[in-house]
Amino acid sequence: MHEVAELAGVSRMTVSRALNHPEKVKEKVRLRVFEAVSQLGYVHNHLARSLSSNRSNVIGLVLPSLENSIFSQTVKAISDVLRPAGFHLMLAEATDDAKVEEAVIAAFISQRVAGLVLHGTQHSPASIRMLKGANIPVVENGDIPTEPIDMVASYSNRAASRAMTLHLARLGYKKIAFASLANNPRAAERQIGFLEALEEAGHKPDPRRMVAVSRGFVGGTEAIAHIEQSAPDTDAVFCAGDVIAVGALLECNRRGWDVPGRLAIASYDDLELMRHVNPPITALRLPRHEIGRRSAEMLLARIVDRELPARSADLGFEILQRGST
Amino acid sequence: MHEVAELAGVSRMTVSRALNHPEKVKEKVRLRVFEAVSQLGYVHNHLARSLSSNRSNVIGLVLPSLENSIFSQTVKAISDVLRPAGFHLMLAEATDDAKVEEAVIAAFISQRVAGLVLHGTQHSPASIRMLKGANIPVVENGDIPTEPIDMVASYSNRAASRAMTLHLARLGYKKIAFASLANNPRAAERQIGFLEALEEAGHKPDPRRMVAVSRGFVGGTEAIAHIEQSAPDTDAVFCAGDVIAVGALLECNRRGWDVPGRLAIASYDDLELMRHVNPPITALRLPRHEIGRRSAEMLLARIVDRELPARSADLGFEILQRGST
DNA sequence: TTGTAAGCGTTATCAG
DNA sequence: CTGATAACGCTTACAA
Repeated sequence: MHEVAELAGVSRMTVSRALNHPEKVKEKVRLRVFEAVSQLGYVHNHLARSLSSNRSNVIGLVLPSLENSIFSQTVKAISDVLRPAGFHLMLAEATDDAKVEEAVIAAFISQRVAGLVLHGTQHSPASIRMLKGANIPVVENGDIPTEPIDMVASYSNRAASRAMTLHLARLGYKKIAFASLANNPRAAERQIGFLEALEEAGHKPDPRRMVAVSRGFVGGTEAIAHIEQSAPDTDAVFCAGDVIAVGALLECNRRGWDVPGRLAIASYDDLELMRHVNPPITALRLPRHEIGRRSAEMLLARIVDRELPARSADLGFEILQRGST
Repeated sequence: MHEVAELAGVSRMTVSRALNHPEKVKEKVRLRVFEAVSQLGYVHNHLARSLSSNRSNVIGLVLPSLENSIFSQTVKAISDVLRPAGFHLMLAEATDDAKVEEAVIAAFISQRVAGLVLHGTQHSPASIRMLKGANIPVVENGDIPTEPIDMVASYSNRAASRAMTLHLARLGYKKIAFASLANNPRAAERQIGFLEALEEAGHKPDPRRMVAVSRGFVGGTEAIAHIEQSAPDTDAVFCAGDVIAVGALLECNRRGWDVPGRLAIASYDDLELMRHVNPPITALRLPRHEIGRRSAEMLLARIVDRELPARSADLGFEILQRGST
């Protein structure tokens, strides 16, 4: 910056101003500065800027998993809101483990991120203490927590799961099974919603119809195998996560089970795939994109505009009834 | 840090040393410092550290698209190598547009990233100038460029495409079509490989059998429609990207076309899905995970160990012959 | 509108 | 092994 200032014949302060608040510098001077900048190939040091001004332009995002394509929509939406505002994204994986999340949050606070998006909604006391102590805006994403740390942009896993189960009940299915991923706080909420709906519909819950399966298509294969073995009279299965529903459908095709005649299948997320298999799979349209957009907007409102936006946004969901039920 | 130093009864310098090089501080003092740190809930400021030491612990990653699940494997692998080394990941999208990439690179250099991973291999002269000027290690990823900026960890799109096409020719297919995504430098390389292979196999290229399609499953539908209209005697189609092959297979199923009897289908990437549809789809196993791992390792070797690692790694690929061909 | 001085929180360097 | 001092490159606050 020193050299730029010399070449432009101004002080470093004027260079700084020309870069950050161009309107506060006379046009002639501004142009001279820009000229010098490009001539020297000068690159502004945002590190020094952040340190000095105590404002950073980096947002941290903590995801449960980097491999799950479900999150790519959210990441994309966050990035799309952040970029035009001049903000950048740091990404980390917490694997739904509170200890890992703690380390990641500490690292992000060390980097002085301007705000944080957490997909997880279960945090260790130490994480919460750090977050509150850091005094930065935080948005939680993966579910609607009972005690938000700060802001929330999500839908309710429980409500979504309950709604889909009731939908199946209303369609006349009497023996509904539930397949979900193990060791996942969101899956646990979905199970609660499922059980609530069963009760509401007057169905008796049956542990034989509850199964935890692996991630990926194979999870669907496992679900069907379990149903055949433990509860062959099941007439519908709600696959509450990932691509399990597709795996289940493909397995039914393989076995020659008619869908939905022999077994109806409903999915949680509405991945593009759900519309393309045969029959297309009934699914929940979740606001994955909207969650990202709103999260980023909420953070920017606090950081840039110093507003106090609504602390919580329940972005809802929608049931897409298709041929599989 | 000041307060920590006071509470521990040492200078700030000693606190700094206890944090960064614990072995250089007497155990007794070190423990006192750590005690003070946790008592005060002190969080080290990495910004100031980076500024002062002129070393950052952030790596920038530039992807062509954040929505494409293909990249999640690479991101995951990079993150897994970086985390234990104490490095963090910044993510940005360049949409295969050199101008956007330029802005993203400038932003990352502004943030003083310690190294950069670029999935794209076509860069504007300005980008290249910035990158060389910044004097940081760079790994290119998406293809094997003819003029690497610095290091490369990839496979060759052209070679992979050529190999798969030759594979189809060897299987006896005579009228092979090629479906790919438009406006994508990697797709262009794949097309070259395809044409090379045709020539090598003694087939005459036929423009009626070349089609650019949309992203997603619908691309496959488009490919089949194009084949039926323009070149119905086609006996195999190589779907060179995304999930096009699955879309094509589903469309064939819908039309009652036998696969591979009426039309053989080969895919580029081997997504999990390829193994689960019926028939399973012949595909290229690309080293998506390995690319991420090697990229991160190459960067760390340069940044942390100050080694000069091999400048280029061709990570190869593999043909997975399955029922669809 | 521009410049001066002080300081952001850390580490490199050198002395003790 | 520890401490004093001067940076790192920028911005805030104030003065001109």
